Amino acid sequence: MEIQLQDVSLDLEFEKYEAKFKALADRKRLQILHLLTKQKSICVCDLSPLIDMPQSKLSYHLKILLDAGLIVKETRGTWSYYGIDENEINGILSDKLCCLFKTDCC
Amino acid sequence: MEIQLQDVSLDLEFEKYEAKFKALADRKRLQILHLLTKQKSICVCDLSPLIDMPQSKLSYHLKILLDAGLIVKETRGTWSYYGIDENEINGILSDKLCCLFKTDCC
DNA sequence: ATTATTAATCAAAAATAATTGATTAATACC
DNA sequence: GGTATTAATCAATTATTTTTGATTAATAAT
Repeated sequence: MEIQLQDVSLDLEFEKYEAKFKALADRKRLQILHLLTKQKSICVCDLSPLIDMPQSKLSYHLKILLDAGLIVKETRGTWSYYGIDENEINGILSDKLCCLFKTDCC
Repeated sequence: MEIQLQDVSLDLEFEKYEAKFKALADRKRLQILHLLTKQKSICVCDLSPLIDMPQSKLSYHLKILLDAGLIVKETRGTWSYYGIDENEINGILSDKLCCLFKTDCC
């Protein structure tokens, strides 16, 4: 009984991290994260030319990162500004990935 | 020129981590990793019933983890024994994931 | 020797995810 | 008010991954 309950909550953990790793499992999204580490926040219209990606595609990938809780969004007027969720990233990634995907490194 | 070269090597980094995160982006594979943390090594035939997965499917998932460099394999006779690649896992995952996917925790 | 077990691989089908271009709704600008 | 810009969403297509059951090659056990 105890074991069963523990298994269920473990499964929920695996499900949770599956979603987060899935969001990280794309070179374009990793590039987006890397760019976001370099500024506090940036809007879609400025990010789009930076990574050479059409707006609809970029919005799609940003939504995946947002739904996974890896980035945060703030809307001001028609603009949406995105930035890294530092706590979340630090809770998942090794310090050795500092320069690539974390803020205040390098 | 410098910037261009740097961009190319960054792209290679993203590509590398894409593969690793892709391997982690599956709840079954996370479950496999978790089980592997609990013993030094285990063969496919013993792992299969533990996670209730047919052999061919398990081999498929183990190959993905192996190709990503997250686990290691040692063949003895007809048996293949798999175990966690600690260095690799430590280089990617936060210490906060210790109890789930790392050895010698909890 | 013969039979059984182990584990990798294969090919086909099913399920998921990514891309594309268009549309929409909201806000900004003149 | 009218036009332009911003970014999310949609539907259709394309691409990728996963599942399944069967086959194969190697070794083990009798």
